[in-house]
Amino acid sequence: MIDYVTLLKESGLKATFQRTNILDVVEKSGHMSIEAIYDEVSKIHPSLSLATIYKNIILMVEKGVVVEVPIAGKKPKYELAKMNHIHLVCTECGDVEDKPCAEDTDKLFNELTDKENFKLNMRQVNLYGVCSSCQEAIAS
Amino acid sequence: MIDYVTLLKESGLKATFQRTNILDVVEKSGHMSIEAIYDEVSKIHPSLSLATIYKNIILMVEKGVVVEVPIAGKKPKYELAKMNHIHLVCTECGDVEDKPCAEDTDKLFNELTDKENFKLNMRQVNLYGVCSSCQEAIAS
DNA sequence: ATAATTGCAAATTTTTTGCAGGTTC
DNA sequence: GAACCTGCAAAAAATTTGCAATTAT
Repeated sequence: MIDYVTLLKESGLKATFQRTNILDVVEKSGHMSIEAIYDEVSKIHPSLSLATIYKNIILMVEKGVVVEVPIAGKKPKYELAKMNHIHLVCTECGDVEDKPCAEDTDKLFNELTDKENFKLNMRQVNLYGVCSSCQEAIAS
Repeated sequence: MIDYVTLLKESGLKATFQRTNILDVVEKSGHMSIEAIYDEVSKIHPSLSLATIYKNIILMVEKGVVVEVPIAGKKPKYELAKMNHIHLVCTECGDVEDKPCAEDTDKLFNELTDKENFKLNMRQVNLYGVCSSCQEAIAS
């Protein structure tokens, strides 16, 4: 398990029970909406306030600990900051899966933005479709 | 100018003044938020209701006439349905610019999803950074 | 003529804020 | 002990809904 206490402190945030637990459930699930985080952390900490989730997600996104993953037609989800990757978004079950980003793609993006004189800071790739298990479920 | 009346009718929607004007301003600007569309169309049609924008955007997204462009940390914007392309999102001024999507990138995405047995329907690539004019503005 | 669409107002949902009490460092 | 953080409740913002009047086909 990642050391969230250290991660938070290095980011200039106090390591509260709420924060380490948010990071923990997000890490386990991969990608979660605000509501889902609230529901999950509430199980361990029933007095949790939704406002606390909002405040902390906003803070942790600012500090770069967490990244917002915007999704067409849905509420955004949040993930831990990690290496460049691609999101496979299933439009049936709503699940998001990470795939490593091919180096070639990265290079193309860099070339493109260099040519435009655009200072590239972050890339987000969402591929929308139907995951294999939902395809099976639909077929049957 | 594109024939929005035909486009709407082919999509099974009545060609109202509100709808053709929404499509018109979105096409001109490229990418607009709900509020921006409302502000812009209101200039030509002051009695316009915000609820009408919501209802129509939802409908036109369903019909595939318009596409939602989700953007990290912002409200989503909307664009006319068009060929695969990449979004350069300026985090300073909020502007979104389209760039043609390299065929190579497309091929990589297809290979990746084929391997996963993921039925790919739509791709969205957002590259976040600072556009050249904002870089200049910051430098000076 | 019919069915769809609009605009309004109200309802609902989502997000933000202020602040008193509690926690971390 | 000081600064930061939480949870609550209230406020604000964003979105959705129901419905009577209007409009497109």
